[in-house]
Amino acid sequence: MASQPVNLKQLSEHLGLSQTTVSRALNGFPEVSEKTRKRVQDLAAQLNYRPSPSAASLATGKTKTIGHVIPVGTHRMINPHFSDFLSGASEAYAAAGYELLLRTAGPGEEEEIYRDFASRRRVDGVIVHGPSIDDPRIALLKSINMPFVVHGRTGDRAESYSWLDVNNLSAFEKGTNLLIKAGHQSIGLINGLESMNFAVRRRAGYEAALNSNNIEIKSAYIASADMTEPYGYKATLNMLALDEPPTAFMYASILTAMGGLRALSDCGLMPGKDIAIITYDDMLSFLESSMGEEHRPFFTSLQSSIQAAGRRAAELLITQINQPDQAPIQELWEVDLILGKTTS
Amino acid sequence: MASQPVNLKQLSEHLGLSQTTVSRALNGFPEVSEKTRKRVQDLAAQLNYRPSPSAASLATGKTKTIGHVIPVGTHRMINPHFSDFLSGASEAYAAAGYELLLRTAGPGEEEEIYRDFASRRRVDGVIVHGPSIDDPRIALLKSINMPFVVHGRTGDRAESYSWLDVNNLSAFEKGTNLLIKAGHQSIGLINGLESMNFAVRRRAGYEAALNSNNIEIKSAYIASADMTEPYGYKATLNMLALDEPPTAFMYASILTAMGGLRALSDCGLMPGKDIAIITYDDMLSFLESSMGEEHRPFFTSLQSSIQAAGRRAAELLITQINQPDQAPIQELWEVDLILGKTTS
DNA sequence: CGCAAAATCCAAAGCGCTTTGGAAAGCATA
DNA sequence: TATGCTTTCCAAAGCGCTTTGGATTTTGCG
Repeated sequence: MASQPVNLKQLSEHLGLSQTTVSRALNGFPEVSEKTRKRVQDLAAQLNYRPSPSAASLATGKTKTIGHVIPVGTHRMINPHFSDFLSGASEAYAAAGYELLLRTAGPGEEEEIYRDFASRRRVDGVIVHGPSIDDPRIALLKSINMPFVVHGRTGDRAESYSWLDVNNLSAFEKGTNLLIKAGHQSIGLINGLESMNFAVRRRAGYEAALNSNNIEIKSAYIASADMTEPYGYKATLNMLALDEPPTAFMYASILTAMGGLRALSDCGLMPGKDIAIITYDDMLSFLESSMGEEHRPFFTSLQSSIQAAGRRAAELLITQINQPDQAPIQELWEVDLILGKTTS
Repeated sequence: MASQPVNLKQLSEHLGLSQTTVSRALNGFPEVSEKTRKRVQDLAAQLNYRPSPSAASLATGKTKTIGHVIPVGTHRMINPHFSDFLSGASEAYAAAGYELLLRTAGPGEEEEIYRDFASRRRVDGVIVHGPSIDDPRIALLKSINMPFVVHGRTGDRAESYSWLDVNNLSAFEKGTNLLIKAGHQSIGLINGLESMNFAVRRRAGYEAALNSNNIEIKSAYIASADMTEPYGYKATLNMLALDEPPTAFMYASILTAMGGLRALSDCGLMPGKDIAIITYDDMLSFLESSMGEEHRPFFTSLQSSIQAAGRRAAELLITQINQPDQAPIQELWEVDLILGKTTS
C-alpha cells in the first residue's frame, strides 16, 4: 500500500494528462472538469501521491510553515505555559495545512533568528511570544515584512499590528476587589516578571482596585519574577515573615500558586481558612481543571485557556498571511473569575 | 544593512564567478582556491546571502529538518516533560544547522503523520517519544526507511535501532532499597502509565527490591496513570486511606510527587518525618533543582536531566542521518540518587 | 449548419539551488 | 618548448512543483 513516493510527472503520465492539468485538478482550480478532477484525485489517493513541500515552496514562495521562537533565558527553560499554547496552535495549523517550526532563543538571540527566517524565506509568518513593555521585535518584524501575530501586546501603538490578549488589567482588578470585599486589606501580589507587558497590566489592575478602595499600596506586598514554583514558595515565605503579613495573596500563575501552597503548609496555615488565595489560571492541561475535585475547584482563580489562545492566534496569523492587505486584527479576551476553596 | 535577500545568481554575478564556484566555495568543497573562497564568503556576508532551504532541499533531497511527533492524548495536553526535552534537542539542532518541526498527535494519529513525513520527504528523521511496551512505530519507521532515534526503548529487539534511555529499573531498585534499609516495609508506588515501557521497567525495579528483601508485593500499593499533579494527589490520598497505609512513597515524576505533597498536607502528615518520599526527577527546568533550597534539595530523588537527554538524542539522530550505514547506537544512562529532606 | 464563446487541456518557462562532466589555466618536469 | 598533471573554474542539466500564454475541443445560438 505505502509504495514508493510518486511525483507529479509520474502521476500525470499514469493519467495521460499534462502536469498542468493534474496540478490544477488537485489544487481546486476551476478550469478543469469535475470528471477529470475526480479521476485525478482518485488515482492520486491510490498511488499515495503527495506534493513535495520543497518544490511547491520553491515555485510559490510560500512555505506553509509558521515559526515559533520561544524565549528560554539562560537556563534554556521552556515555560510550560508555552507547551499548552503550542499544542493549541499546532491543532490549528494541522487543520489548515500548515506546519510548526520551533526554535528556542537565548537572551538576545531572537532578532537574529527572525532575520534568518526572513532572508531564507523559511517561514510564512511567526508568532511573537511574551512581549515586553515596549518590544523591539514588533518594529523589526514590520521592517522585514514578516507577517506576525503577538500573543499579548506591547505598550503603545497596539492598533498597528495583530494581537490576541487577555484582559489582564480587568482580571486582576476583579480578583483584588473580591478579596477586598471579603474584608482583606493586606493583599500580597506574587506577580510575573514586570518587564513583561502582561505583568505590568496585572499589577495595574491590582493597584486600581486598591486605589479605588483607599488602600495603601505597599511595595513589600509585591513580588515579581519568572513564574516558577520555587519563586512562588520563596516570595510567599518572605511576605509571611513580614511584621504585618498579608492575609490574602494573588498569584500570577498556578505554578507560583503551588509554590505558595507549599509555603503555607510550611507555616501551618490553611488556604481558604487562614489565608485567602486567588490565582491566575492558564488552564494548563497537565494540571487539569485547576487541580479541581469533583464539583468545586480547589483554587479560586481567574481562568482563561492558554491552549485556546494558541489555537486562535494561529488562526489569526493564517488569515493574515492569506489576506495581507487586510487591517490588523486585535482580540481581547475577558477572564472568568471562578470561585474555589481558597477563598472563604 | 539587512537589504533585500540576494540569491546565488546575483551573488555570483557580483563576484564575476559562476554559480558552481560560488556554491562550492560556500559549501567547503576543496576544488576552489582559498583566495576566492575568502572573497566569496566576504561578499556573501556583506550582502547577507543565505541559501534558500526549499531550493537546497529540492536539489539535495535533504531537508535539514527533524520531526518531533508528540502524543497529546484526547485532551491535547503536552506533558511538560516534553518541553524540556524539546529545549535540549532544539539546542543541538541549532548547533548543527538543523531545524525542528513539531506536530502533535492525538490517539492513533501518529502512524499517518509519519507516513506523511516520509512520502512528502518533509523531514530527514524523527525522534520517537514515549515508546510503549511493544511500540508499532518502530516497525513502521523501519519499513518506510525513515531515520529515527527513540527516547526510551521498547521491550525486545532493542538492539536493532538507536535509542537513548535511562536505567529505569536500576533507578527504582536503588530508590526502593534505600527506603527498605530505612526500615520501611509498606511502600507505595505511584507509577506512570504502565502501557509505557519506562513505567514497566520502573515497576520491575521496585518489585525486584521488594522481592530480594522478602517483602510481599501488594497491588493496593501500586498505582498507574499519566503523570499529572492531580493524579499524584488522588492516588496518594487513596493509599493513605487504606487500613494499613504505606509509610513511604515512590513517585515516577516530580509532578505527581507534588500532588502527593498536597495530599500529605491535607492529612496533616509531614514529609520526611511521618512519611518518606522518593521521586523520580527529570530536572524540569521550571521547577529548578528539585525545588531545592540552598544546600539541601527538598526531595530525595532519582534524577536525570531530560533536557540533556533531548540534546543527546538529537545528536545521535544527526550522526545517524549523516552515516546511514553505521550500526544503531544505544545509550543507557544511569540515574543519580540525591538525598533530600523527604527521607529522614 | 456555422461561428464565436466558453470549457478543457497542454508545452514550456521558471523558482534557486547542487552536481556532473568538461574546459581552460597554471605548474613542474623533461 | 612541449608534455602531462593539477588547480581552478564553468555551462548546463536536473530536483518537483506552479503558472503563463496558447492551442484545442466543446458548447450555445441564430
